[in-house]
Amino acid sequence: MKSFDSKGKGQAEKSLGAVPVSQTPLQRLEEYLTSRGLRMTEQRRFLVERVFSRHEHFDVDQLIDQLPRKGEPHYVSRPTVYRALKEFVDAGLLRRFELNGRSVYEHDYGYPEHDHLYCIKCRKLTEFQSDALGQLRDQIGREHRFLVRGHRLIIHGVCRDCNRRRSRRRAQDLV
Amino acid sequence: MKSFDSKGKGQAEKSLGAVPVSQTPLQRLEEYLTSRGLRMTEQRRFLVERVFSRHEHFDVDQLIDQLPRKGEPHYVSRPTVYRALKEFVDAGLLRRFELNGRSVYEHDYGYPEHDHLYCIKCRKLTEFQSDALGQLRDQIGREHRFLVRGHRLIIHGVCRDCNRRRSRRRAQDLV
DNA sequence: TTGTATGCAAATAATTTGCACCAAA
DNA sequence: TTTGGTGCAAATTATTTGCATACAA
Repeated sequence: MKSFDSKGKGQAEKSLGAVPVSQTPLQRLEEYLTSRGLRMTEQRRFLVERVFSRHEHFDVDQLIDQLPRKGEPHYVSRPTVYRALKEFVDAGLLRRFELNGRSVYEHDYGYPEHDHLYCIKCRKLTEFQSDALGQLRDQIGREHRFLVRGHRLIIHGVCRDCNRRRSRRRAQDLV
Repeated sequence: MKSFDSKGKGQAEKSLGAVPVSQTPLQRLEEYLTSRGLRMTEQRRFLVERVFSRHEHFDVDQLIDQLPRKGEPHYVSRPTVYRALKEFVDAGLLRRFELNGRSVYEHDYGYPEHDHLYCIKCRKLTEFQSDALGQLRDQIGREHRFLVRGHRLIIHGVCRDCNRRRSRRRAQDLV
């Protein structure tokens, strides 16, 4: 259906700098595969490269739209894309989360922990980083004797742009 | 498939007291329906009552499992259940979120805002409440000129019980 | 050579929709 | 009486799986 709706705009309003890492995503994948007796195939290589060529959130359909079609040179079938994404998540390359009932992926490897603002008007996802949040999270974990492995926070509301547009429209209505 | 896996255990480890409200969920639904020219039907009445008879997170399958089967007195069809849940969310009675790719519902009306700890071992959801979190959230919103409407935080990790079980097992392994 | 990976087609799973009939207001 | 609601069956959407073949190690 394609309802994720990236609207073509860059998803990350403010780019959080990439964290320096010793291996490229491809190398990391190779290590992961080797350690499990799995194989580095042309498809997996091609997909990691594509997935990490742009820093953006994406869902399966958005990714496949950017890939070669059936018949073209580097075509990768839909099931293989699903299988690969699952592996990339296992390998620590990607993170997955659900938004409006569909799976969305984002870079994990080489990228700092962060959370999201989700605009209910334009559906844009904006990243933000908050150390205080991490501390609060750990604190909450301790209080509950809960071994924290990670978290996922999405703040939803109306983004700056939509707000501005909205106010302007309201002002106009009064004219 | 039924993979939400409530394991029958009470989902809310610590019950957060209900917030006093002037109307019952049923009354609130009636108001909502009336204001939109919609109708209070036997099915909707029956469903609100059932949904609010226990304070627990649930998914559609879990709910339907508790409802009368086809042929029995108050049978409600699956599509109607889906339609009703959507309305209940619109009416502010329920909140919906996604966990492991399936929709989970919880009481909203008459219940304080809270977040969840999700155990990756036993899949138990535990509620917690943190004022500091709400403040931090609002602060982050202000910094981004983002009009906050709400948020959803899930901290995942290993819960106290699983931790204990795990340590015990490890200790035993050493014997 | 020995499995693992892929593509295809088909199967699942969750949810939605079209439609004829039913029933609140 | 009018228009919204329901159940049924079928359609959609997202994702997964069985299997024969292809290919990395």
